[in-house]
Amino acid sequence: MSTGTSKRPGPSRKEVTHQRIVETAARAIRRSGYGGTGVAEIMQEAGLTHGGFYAHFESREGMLAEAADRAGADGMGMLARAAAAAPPKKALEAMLRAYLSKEHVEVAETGCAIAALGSEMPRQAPKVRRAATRRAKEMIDLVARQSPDWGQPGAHERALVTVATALGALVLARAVDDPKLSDAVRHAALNHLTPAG
Amino acid sequence: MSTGTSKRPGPSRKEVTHQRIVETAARAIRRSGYGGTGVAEIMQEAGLTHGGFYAHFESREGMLAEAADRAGADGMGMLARAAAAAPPKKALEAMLRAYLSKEHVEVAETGCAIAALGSEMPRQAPKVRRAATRRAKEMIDLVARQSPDWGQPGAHERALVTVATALGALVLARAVDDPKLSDAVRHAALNHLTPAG
DNA sequence: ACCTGCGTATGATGGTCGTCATATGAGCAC
DNA sequence: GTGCTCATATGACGACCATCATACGCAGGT
Repeated sequence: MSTGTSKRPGPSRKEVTHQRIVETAARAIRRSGYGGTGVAEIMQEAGLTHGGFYAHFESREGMLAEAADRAGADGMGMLARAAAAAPPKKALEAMLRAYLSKEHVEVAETGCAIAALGSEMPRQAPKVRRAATRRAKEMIDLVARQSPDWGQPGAHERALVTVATALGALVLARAVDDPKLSDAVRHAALNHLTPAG
Repeated sequence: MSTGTSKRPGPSRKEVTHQRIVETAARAIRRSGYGGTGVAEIMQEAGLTHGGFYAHFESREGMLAEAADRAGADGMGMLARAAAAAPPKKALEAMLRAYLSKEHVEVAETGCAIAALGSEMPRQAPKVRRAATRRAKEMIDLVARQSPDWGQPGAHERALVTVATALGALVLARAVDDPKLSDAVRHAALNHLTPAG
């Protein structure tokens, strides 16, 4: 019963484990950074031992690339969910409120990959940067599509600015060691980016 | 003749070396990140060997805190210099043009510490975060003072948004592996933040 | 010229990390 | 049930790192 019985091969055991490792790694890199995430730590967190790692990935870098892609998809999913749960007119505002929520500032593990890893990106392997760039473009397009002036000239530019402002506010709010300043940054960006709500 | 002769004790040899190490480290962390910067690498880059390190710092973390403070001061200095070189009316614009210049995107080593280290900040030791937070506040205040609406209500909030937007644009422009997108982010933020230059 | 202190170099230690060779053990075909 | 296959575990190797004990050598005073 468990896996498909008759025809469909279904995901092999190895593929299931592989995805579990990638998912674990996608959270680990957002928590500890690329450089701060070790092979053994990920494997243990996925309920395995470090030895079998190279049966799943050609190298640590290869795993980081898959993890970065997965982390980017996670962040996108969070925004898309927030947008889908709001009336179309309020989709952009809902995304921004989710992105700049106190919760997102406090727990990076399941949030935006660019905010959690942005300043480490320039040093990463080409594979890693390529995956992250693709996800960043998806995120910008998502914001552009939900903007009220979609299709009008300059709309894409405005989406870039919106993303930059939200990203910068999140990075700054997380970086700073002063809860008052952190909240001030969050609220200032939110008030600026949402019309009057 | 070389060092002060008569009264003034002048900086001792150790203090000179100490400052050289800190300056080297301030550039190293912006190039390689907190985690990617080793004790031996810094000492060698400063023309020394790794052994004498603990005659200057109580620990690697202590050095990182001093380096973070110095890196923050560097970024501030760059903005202050840009502002001072422009007529008062154009000071804010000059700072933003320097901050969002192609050069600043390409070489992080001597630029803004929060952009270079932002996503690694939440994991750093309290000393390090405290130094970075203090410098961040200085930077925000610098922007606020050069804004045209200084003193009016909401000016500080607007400065927060300006800083967040510039910071986010810089982080995003650096993170992305596509020069076209990098330039687009830079220019979009610049056009948005400068009235009509 | 010799002695004295302090700043720096040499070298070692314990720990962690990425990587890989090989052993173990579970699931399936017959 | 017996044997085969593949996923995972065990264990080891070399490299690198932070930290520290100790040896060296260059300054200035006499």
